[in-house]
Amino acid sequence: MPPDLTPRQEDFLRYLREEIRRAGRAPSLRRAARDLGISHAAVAQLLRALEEKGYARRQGRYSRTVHLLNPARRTAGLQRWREIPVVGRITAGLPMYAQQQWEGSVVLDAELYRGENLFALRVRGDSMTGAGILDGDLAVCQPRQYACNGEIVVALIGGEEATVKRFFLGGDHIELRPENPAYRPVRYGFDEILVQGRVIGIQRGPDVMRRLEG
Amino acid sequence: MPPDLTPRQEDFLRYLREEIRRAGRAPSLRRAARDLGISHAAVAQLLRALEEKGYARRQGRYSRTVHLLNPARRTAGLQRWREIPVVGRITAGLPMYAQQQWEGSVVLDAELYRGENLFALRVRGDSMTGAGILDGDLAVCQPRQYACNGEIVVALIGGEEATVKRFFLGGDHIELRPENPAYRPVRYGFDEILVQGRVIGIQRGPDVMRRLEG
DNA sequence: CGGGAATGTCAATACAAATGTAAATGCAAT
DNA sequence: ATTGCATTTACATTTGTATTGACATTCCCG
Repeated sequence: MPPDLTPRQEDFLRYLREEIRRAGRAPSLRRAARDLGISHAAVAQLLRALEEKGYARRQGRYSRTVHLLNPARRTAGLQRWREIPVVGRITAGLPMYAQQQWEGSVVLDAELYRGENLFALRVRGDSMTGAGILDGDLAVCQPRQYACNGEIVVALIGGEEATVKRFFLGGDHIELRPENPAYRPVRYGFDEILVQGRVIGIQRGPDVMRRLEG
Repeated sequence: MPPDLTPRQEDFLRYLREEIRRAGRAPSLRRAARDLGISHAAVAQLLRALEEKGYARRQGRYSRTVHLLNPARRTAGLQRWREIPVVGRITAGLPMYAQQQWEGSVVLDAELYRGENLFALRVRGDSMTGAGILDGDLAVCQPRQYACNGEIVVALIGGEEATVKRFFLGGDHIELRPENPAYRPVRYGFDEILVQGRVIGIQRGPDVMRRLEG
């Protein structure tokens, strides 16, 4: 994605969209200037910014027609793939994207995994084998600070290393349930658990498969 | 390669690469500082260290653009991703790549999956849940006409639909072993089984994960 | 067609916020 | 002691956004 818009530019883009939809074409610089309470030259600058960032296009030098490029079009042919970071440890500090430990990145099928800001986590231990999640698997996660009953989440227990478990909310506690008879569910107080994300996919590479054959 | 970098600097370099690839350009010092949980001046020092050691270059004195120069980049010229076909049915006719049934394709991380002519197969049934392979998973396969004991393979049983099982060779038979106590191993004559490939990876998407949450 | 009104462009300028630089300093490990 | 890595603080530069005014182009109506 091209460099993102500043808040101001986003406002302006929103305004432009609205006007074009309403009137069929873009307003003049001075008209827009009146609407927005700024000067016409400022509008011209904003418009140029949008143009440089690929959100709009104009014809000739003095043309008064503006085309907005829709975001899907902007990427010129949807990417078939995407890359997300593999975080090693997720320290307790929020927000999520602070203090991350970069372990690298992994490429995913973009049509399979939607959503913003996905990240991946290397699964340690065999507490979730019952749900088909093995030691060494890569868990693809969608960042979230809450969870619903039964969802498989990655959570921080008291600021420790992150773990993957099934989530259940009780009246006065949170229960994290492993998916392996060798382990037992554990209950925690609300202040002991920090949900970091929901597991929406699993990637198992040749290394893990090879170990299975051991 | 010459790791004349300290571990810290290597971390930072890795972080830089990820960010540049993700956002198209280097983050600001203070943004990086937030991400890494250190002060902006510390980032500037790290950056200067990388510059002095020849891993990065910047333009002017106050420029915000950073170029990474070290060719040690794993993915320098190489594609970071690859696309392989998802075959629906594998017909008995050999060679493998004739007469396939195209169900689409899937994108994989090229650094994770090596090898030529990989293909993927949608797993049906729950006979392999014990090995962490669930109904609906995508099995990434390496084409092979043979197999070793204990390997998880995709095989054709008497020209029927392909199945995924663990492979064992007996003196006078082939045993295909499910990984689920509800099923039993089955023995076949040599002429009843056609090994089509070895499973080297698993892809589980949001759809399957969602079903897990019931 | 011609001319005025509306519109787009450019240049100089201002200011705040974000960003990069530098200096002084502390601490731990070699 | 030196080096790597961190801090804090002060300062310089760039960028985004705004201004104003002069000028060029286009549109439209008489």
